[in-house]
Amino acid sequence: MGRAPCCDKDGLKKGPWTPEEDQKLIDYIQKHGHGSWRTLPKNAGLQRCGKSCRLRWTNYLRPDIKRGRFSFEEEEIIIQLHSILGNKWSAIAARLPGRTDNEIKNYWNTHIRKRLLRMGIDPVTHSPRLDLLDLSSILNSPIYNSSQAQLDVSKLIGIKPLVNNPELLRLATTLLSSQRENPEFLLQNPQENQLCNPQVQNQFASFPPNQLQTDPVQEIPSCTTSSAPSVPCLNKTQLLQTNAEQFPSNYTSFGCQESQCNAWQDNVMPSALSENLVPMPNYDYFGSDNNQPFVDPLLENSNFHPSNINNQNFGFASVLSTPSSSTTPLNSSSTYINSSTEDERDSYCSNMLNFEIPDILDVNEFM
DNA sequence: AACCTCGACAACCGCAGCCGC
DNA sequence: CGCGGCTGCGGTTGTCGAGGT
Repeated sequence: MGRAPCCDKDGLKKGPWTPEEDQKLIDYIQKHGHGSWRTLPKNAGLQRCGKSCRLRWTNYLRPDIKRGRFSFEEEEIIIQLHSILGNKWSAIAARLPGRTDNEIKNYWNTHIRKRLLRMGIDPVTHSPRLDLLDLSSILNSPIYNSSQAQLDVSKLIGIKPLVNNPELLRLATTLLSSQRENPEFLLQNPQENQLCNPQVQNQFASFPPNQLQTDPVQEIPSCTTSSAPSVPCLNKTQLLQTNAEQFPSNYTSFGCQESQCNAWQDNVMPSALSENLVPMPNYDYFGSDNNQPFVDPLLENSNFHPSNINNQNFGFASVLSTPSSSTTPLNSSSTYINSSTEDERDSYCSNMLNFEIPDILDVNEFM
């Protein structure tokens, strides 16, 4: 298959485009359409190869391109689609009107990928990086050995497909950090140390091994905040109240019922542990002027929709331990609202990974 | 002020696949 | 069916500006 000669011809300019070149390209395409990219530069009077013109147009000059920072909604969609599609940037871009594959790819590599890595999540597989965890610590932990433990951690081993389950990472990270920070933590109230997240339990129980080597779509457990409406835990007011009571501000729960949360909070939650935990704000930033809700027609009627995030209680916390999280005081709860710092996105991302694939999103079309 | 480092993003490179001849 | 042209796509590199020393 012969390769098309491109910019290697003498006299063809490379590098950044000048405003004059941009204008020439725009004028020509507006008048004639791009037609054959190969002949376009000559007809438009540009000393560029067709390929360069095409890239410049599709990635930068196209009038429908949306520029500027990615919104939370867009970021969420990117992460979710990437977990399904992998590096199919063009397919992902097709779900994000106004964004180009190049832009998404760049954003992924410079922002999201790093953030996921920081969170201990493999950006390729979207799985918790268990290699970063000291599994022996988990296996030797009291909660693992306890007869009270309802979590069969041994299933962690060899459960690759559970990988898409951020709860696993949360659990493992929490176990590890809590054990390190406060070895007595899990021993203090063994009767109350049961993991109260039915999702976690159900996931461990409901994934027979033969289901764990299936296609990517099936690998994604139906573990979703939207499917767990009964996990109110704490709202902002409660969090503030908690702070007022000198309770750990950065605390979380395992998605338990409120009464359980409180019991856990009252009896189990160690202050040391809280220092490494990320508070999950109840994000209502979609009311922000800067974040017009994006509605993908394909997703509009599905659970897989950014607006559903409003209905998802993000008090259902992520307990991902991040180095930067410990310095964020929760006292100023408004800090989280309509804000978009990297740290907050760290927390947010952990929930983004917690999703279900709507039926209406026919991922097979990308496969 | 000069230099260095790093992040963000635009642009390029090269491969793969489609399509017409 | 094979070949060559063309386009799309994903990975990589280059450039530039901001911030730090």
